[in-house]
Amino acid sequence: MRQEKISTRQKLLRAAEELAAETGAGHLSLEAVAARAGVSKGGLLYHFRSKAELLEAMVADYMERAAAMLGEPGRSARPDGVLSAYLDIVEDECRRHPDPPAGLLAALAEDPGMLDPLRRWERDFLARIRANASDPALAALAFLAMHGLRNMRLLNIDAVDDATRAEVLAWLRARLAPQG
Amino acid sequence: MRQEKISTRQKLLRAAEELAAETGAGHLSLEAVAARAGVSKGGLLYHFRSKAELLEAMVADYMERAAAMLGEPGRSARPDGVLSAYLDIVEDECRRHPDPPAGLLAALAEDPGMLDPLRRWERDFLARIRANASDPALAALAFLAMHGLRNMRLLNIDAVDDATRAEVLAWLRARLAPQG
DNA sequence: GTAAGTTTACCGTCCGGACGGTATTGTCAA
DNA sequence: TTGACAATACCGTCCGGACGGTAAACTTAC
Repeated sequence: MRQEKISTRQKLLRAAEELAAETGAGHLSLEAVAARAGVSKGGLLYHFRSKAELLEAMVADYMERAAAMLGEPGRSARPDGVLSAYLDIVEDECRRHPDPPAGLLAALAEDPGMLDPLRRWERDFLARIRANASDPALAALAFLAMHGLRNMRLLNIDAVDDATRAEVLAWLRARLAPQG
Repeated sequence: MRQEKISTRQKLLRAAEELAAETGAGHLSLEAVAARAGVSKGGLLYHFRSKAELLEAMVADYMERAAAMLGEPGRSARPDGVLSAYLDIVEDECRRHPDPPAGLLAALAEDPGMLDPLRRWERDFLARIRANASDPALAALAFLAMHGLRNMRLLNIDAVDDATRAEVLAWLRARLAPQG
């Protein structure tokens, strides 16, 4: 039944993500992922025909979640709207998921080329932000700072605490077009 | 002879760095590193008693190079001096080494805990920057943006081109204390 | 001659993936 | 409606290669 199928796939993706975070991105094994998801290795390989396919799915999953968060608002039309939405999303992400997006790391460890879709996406996204920005230089700066925050998560560095993060975000928001 | 010993060690570290970039951080094998450095695997294991030790050395090497670049200037005393030096360093790094610091990735893939020294260092460094800054919020923002640039290198994302990077750096420098 | 540096040979383990099976569900002609 | 025949979802085993690490012998340099 279609419902079940999706659920198993999702369980595998989640299990892989968790294991990557726990055992180190480079030690992700199919057996371990299958075991944690409560499936046999054969079962895993039914859903993902190879390890590469699993990792690609993890990257795609990550991008879909990001795109979904960005999709909703009608804000994007207003000046600085895209950037402002991005600030909200990253803030939310930092608060709700303090643990690193280990799927990206696992994919990167396996094959750097696997992040190509993400690279293209980031490139286009910065273009969108700048096209819609009141101050392009400030927009690029903010984009980079958000990547800095995400880098903190990726490498699990805790240099920037909650208060400092809030300070930075407030500083940026104060300089965007009003109601952007 | 002492000279030789250091040189072999260095060759191994360089070989490891290159291979990590080429074959993917998760596929770094001792045999391959040894071969590229022109040594046998046993030879490698004489200098680094285990793979973990090699990777730790790569992280340490990375940090030493970074610290060395930051060490020189008497600038650090002036307001915004530390931050200003940091901007110069990251700019220089982006220009001279466009390829990712794959050693960090390899260490991260093997064991996330291996980056702990780096984490401590970043934490202290941000504190130093802010203690010496004319505007702490701006300082944190700049710190994050620099990490954003380094993140672009780490993940090999080319979203921010040379011109945009220069624009951002100019924007920041214009807002620091004069002659910082 | 001895210690640092390096080699060669080897071991054990882990892991990706192939493969052959099973059970449940769906489809459809007679 | 029912029996034949798939298709879907999953299981368990096995193999071969890759890889980390050990051990012992060899080679300089002093």
